[in-house]
Amino acid sequence: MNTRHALSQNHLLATLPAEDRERLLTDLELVSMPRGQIIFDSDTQIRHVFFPTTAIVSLLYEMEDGSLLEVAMVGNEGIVGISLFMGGEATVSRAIVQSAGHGYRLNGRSLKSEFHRAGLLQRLLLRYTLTLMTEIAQTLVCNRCHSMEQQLCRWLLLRFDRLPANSLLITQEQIARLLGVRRALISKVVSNLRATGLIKLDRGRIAVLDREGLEAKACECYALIKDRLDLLLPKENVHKSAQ
Amino acid sequence: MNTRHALSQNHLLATLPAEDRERLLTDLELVSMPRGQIIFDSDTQIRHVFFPTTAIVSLLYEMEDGSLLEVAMVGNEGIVGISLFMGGEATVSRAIVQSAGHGYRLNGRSLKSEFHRAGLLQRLLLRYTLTLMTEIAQTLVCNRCHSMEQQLCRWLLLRFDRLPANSLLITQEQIARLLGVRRALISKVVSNLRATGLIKLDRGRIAVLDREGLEAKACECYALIKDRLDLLLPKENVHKSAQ
DNA sequence: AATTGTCTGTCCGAAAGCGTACATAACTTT
DNA sequence: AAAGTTATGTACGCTTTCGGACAGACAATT
Repeated sequence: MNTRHALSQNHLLATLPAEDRERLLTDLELVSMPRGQIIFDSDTQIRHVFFPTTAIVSLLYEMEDGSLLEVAMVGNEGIVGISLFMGGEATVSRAIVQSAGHGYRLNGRSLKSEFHRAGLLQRLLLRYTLTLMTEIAQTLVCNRCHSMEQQLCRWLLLRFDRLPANSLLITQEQIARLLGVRRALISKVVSNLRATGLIKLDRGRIAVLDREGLEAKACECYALIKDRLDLLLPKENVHKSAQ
Repeated sequence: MNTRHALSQNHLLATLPAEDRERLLTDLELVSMPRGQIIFDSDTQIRHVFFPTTAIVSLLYEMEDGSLLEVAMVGNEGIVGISLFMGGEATVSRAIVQSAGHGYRLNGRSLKSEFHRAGLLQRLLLRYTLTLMTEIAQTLVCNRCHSMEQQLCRWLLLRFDRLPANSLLITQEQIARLLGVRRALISKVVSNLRATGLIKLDRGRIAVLDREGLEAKACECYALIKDRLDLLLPKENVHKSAQ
């Protein structure tokens, strides 16, 4: 029962009709996802997929100098490991837990078999993949056209959207690494945001004070991505399946 | 017969086993794709997909100021209109023919019905989509880390890979617009490349003189994307189905 | 031959971000 | 309490790119 309730914390699982979820139930394991956990590495076979509930996972690309840049994040709106059903034997990207929490783990065989039933889960997974792609593409053009302040606001908002709390445990150094810029730049931008009263800083913790202010400073990319994510789920189903 | 031969110019169609291709044959129309043709616009229902043979199509995102930035290109290695089978009612992106040529048009219903047979075409399309996503993500991090010269070399090489000829009809102004930078910057970079003897310029036409030189100047992103595209196709099948 | 439009090369000051470095503050360990 | 570690703020000169502008070269038209 408890399990049943928690399943719905992941939007994809929540949207499944009861019968579909029933089939997966025995194979879905609630697991803790500690910060830094490597969900999958590049060029390795993926054995499980993860449906985060409270955890946030970064999808990262490695550069020639070894640094890891974030291309997208996955929280309770999605699934980690799409290449499993998209037919990539292995991925270029890595997935690492950025914000500790929980999620449901499902072995690859079960996912594939459910995927090939061609039911609602398949439709959901394909639509999610398309949404993820849109998010990456939007981030691409955002990088080109918008200031670091705008980009950071977008990034923060996307994080907070996926977090139960309104404070984020991360250092400026880590943000800089994920975004592929220098820490000094993040420090400057983040200090500005604090000075304007939009956020609060506290040694490795960032909290929102004025969400609307943040949205106003962010570029339109945030709204575009968010709209896309909201469109992903057929609204009627979310509640129906939540109980 | 002629048709049969031309079908194989698109790698996805070429890879299909004869029986699958047979089913689609009557619905596949060879069409001319003139430069500037809008394959699909944003927020509109997609009615057809296109398998380019000699044409190159840009996938574009519109910015708030109305400019259109390229997030990826599709040539004979792919298909234009993935959101049709990925379940997006409409896309954020637009698709416009950048390099005139030909391609095969397939109506959405046929594609969907073949997709839902869950045969090789479905596998191919899903893998292609994953590859496209990888290409976008790689471009994202490339934008962040690499110089304009490296990026332009990558871009040129990706274009030439998809072209039958080794010369490209495009002005520096148009390149700048696609990449989201000023024309003056493209002019500078491109002049350098010409001075080094890597390319030849001629008022709206760019030709490669030294491909290896270009590859050497490009960042590793080019090789990564290219490897990914090559991996897409099961090699054995390409020849088998070409005749 | 003259005119007009397009494509290209270049220049300027301004802005954003890099690379590096250093200092302070806070927390942790001893 | 002292020492070490981590997180942060900030400063300096440098490079890349922006934004805007201008002029020359070529092409098409008349």
